[in-house]
Amino acid sequence: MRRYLRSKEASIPNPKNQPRLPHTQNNRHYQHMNNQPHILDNLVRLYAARNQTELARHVFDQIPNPSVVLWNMMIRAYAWTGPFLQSIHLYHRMLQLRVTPNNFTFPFLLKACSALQAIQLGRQIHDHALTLGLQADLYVSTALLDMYAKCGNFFEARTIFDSMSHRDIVSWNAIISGFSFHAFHKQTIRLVVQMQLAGIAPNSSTIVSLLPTVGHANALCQGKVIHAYSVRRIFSHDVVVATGLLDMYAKCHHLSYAQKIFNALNQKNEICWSAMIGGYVICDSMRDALALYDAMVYMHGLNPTPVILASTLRACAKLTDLNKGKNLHCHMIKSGINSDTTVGNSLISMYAKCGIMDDALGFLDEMIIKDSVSYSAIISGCVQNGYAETAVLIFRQMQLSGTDPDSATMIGLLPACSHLAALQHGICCHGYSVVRGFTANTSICNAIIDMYAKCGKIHISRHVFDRMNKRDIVSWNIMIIGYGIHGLYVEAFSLFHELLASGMKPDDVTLIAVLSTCSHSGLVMEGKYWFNTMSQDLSISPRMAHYICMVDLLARAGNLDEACSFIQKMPFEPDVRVWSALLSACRTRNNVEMGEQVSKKIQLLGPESTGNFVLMSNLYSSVGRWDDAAYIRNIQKHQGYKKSPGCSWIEISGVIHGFIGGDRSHPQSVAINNKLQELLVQMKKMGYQADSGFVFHDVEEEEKEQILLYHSEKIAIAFGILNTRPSNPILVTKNLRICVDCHNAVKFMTLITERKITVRDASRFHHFENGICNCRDFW
DNA sequence: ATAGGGTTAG
Repeated sequence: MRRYLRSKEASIPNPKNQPRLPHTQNNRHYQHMNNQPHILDNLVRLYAARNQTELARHVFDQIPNPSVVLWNMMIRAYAWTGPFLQSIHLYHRMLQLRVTPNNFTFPFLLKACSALQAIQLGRQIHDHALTLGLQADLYVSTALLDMYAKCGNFFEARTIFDSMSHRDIVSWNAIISGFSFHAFHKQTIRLVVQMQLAGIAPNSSTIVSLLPTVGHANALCQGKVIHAYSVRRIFSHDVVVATGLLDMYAKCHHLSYAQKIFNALNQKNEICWSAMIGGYVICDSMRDALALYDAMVYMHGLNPTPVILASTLRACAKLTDLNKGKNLHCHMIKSGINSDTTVGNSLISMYAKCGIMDDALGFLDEMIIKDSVSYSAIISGCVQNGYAETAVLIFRQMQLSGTDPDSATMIGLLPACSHLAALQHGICCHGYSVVRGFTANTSICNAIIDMYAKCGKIHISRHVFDRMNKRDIVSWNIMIIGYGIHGLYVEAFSLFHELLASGMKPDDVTLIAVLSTCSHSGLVMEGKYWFNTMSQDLSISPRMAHYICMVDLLARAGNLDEACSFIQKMPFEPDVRVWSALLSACRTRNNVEMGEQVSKKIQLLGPESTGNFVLMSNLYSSVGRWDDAAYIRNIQKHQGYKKSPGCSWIEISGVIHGFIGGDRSHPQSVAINNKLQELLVQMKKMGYQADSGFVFHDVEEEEKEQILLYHSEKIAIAFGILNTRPSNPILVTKNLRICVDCHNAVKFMTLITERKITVRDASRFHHFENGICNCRDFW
């Protein structure tokens, strides 16, 4: 596009020969040198040519009755450097002053329209050109078709193109770059072929506008053909063509070619550097990206541009290299680039990926211009770091600020709903996505499916899954995982077999989904079968995560010794998570000896998590070794591990009510207490006995009962009973795993209240009905 | 010619 304007610039008639408008009489100073171009005219020309648009404008404003040529010059300057809207303002002022635009004015105006993606305005300008009888002008019609194509109206662009009596290479390039701009790969290639059939050979502009689509479509072979053509036509030495080729190879993941082109370039400009650094990022070579950045800054003494900073920050984010990221932040501040929205967005994402949400949020506050990307970055950052509630709050801020959420915002927000089991919010996101047409996007549907599954509405998940137009492996994985966490192993396996039959290749996550389904449902045989055959039959080699699933499966099913020998036979060193899976089963099975051994292993490996201390101390309590339990809790305190409080929440008509253990802060606290005591009496009548294993001290039976009665999930359920209709099911979500006592108590509660009660804990759904949980006590 | 945010599991 820019090249095509450049060629036209050369053909602009010399202003000296242009007819001049008569000057106003009242400016003697200007009139004085009437015969020659005035010094002010020359100044405007000089500044405009140097892209010093504001200076040019300053001078221009002092000229009383500028000629069309000068108007054109100013309009072109803005259309080139922006602010684009200024071109349009000047055009309107020109009309007010009854200066008639000529055939050179329109291409510049239309270029501004393309940049602004303002098709309505483009149409008005089109009409104006028609009334001036310029429809046959080659430049004007080329500019018109270019504008329509860039704004996405290919029909109009095509109509103009077809109606042209004469087409030069610029017209061809215009329509080609329009299609290429919108990533219509096949149509673009077809046009290039037609162009050649029409006897016009593609020039370097054609190549340059062609290459981005080729890269985008990963069409390496075509790219090579174009490369060869560029060599034959000796375009390939051109920096612009070479950069395009470099970028194309990088997008096709052909790094070595990209590097060769980069190294062979004699004069590298900043765009080459950014293309190469960006190329490394595309190809997942983050270390190389950072090394090249350092070479550029510290060896070649170049200043990073916003584009380069954005790419390099992305590399830091992927590596979670906080030091380098902070270093870049310093660069931004020093070079005054910290008000650039794009760079700022990358910076937010970098801090979020490194887990420093405070800095990410702080920077968001400082940002002068926040766009949907800024909000999306922060929202997904919050969710990734476990602050789903903050994510929802930020989303409210985003709405108040008038920034329209886009599909990426939804992809960030939907997991927040999943995490919170906030069904009402989730439904809103779903509805909004449908209205905005996002549901054509596979990732959006995937996030929606996951949201319904995690909010307890697994049948709606399946409904969405069945109706989406294109499923990828993630869609299948999410659906299988969904069935798995609901304990619906029959559905999970039937879907898995459907997947195998469909010809789509399962990936490593699919197998994690299958294995964890097995462990949730106690399917030891099936789990072993898929674990043993996955590497041969599906050519997926098991990772640590798969081993964790297997240990979990064996140990939960009670085969503690087998789990132990399985760990010993692992081809790599087991990490803390493997041992934790075993420890947790030791606790469930009250196996103190093995628990102690495992606990020692964990202490050697470190760093540990609080959960393991709690497991071990509970294990001691369950067999009455209160002193040992207390000793473990002391170590935990000394080493600075805080027990994260058990927390449960429930959504009632779109509002989330959260409770921690022993919580008496809710406004309805008195009613909740009464309800709990009432339930306790009824439960005991039916044979309920408090499970002492989870109470740390050797206390009286009654006291135990009362401590256990105020576990957060019980409070949330009581609150749910009080605030929903008697026949309604209840869904409560808990941040940790449900404890044995609550699991037992909820069974009684379903009998007393004749309701379905669902508890989603950290690992799965427990659907309680008629005194039974569908997990069959595997968890 | 180059650039920002994004779905699953462990």
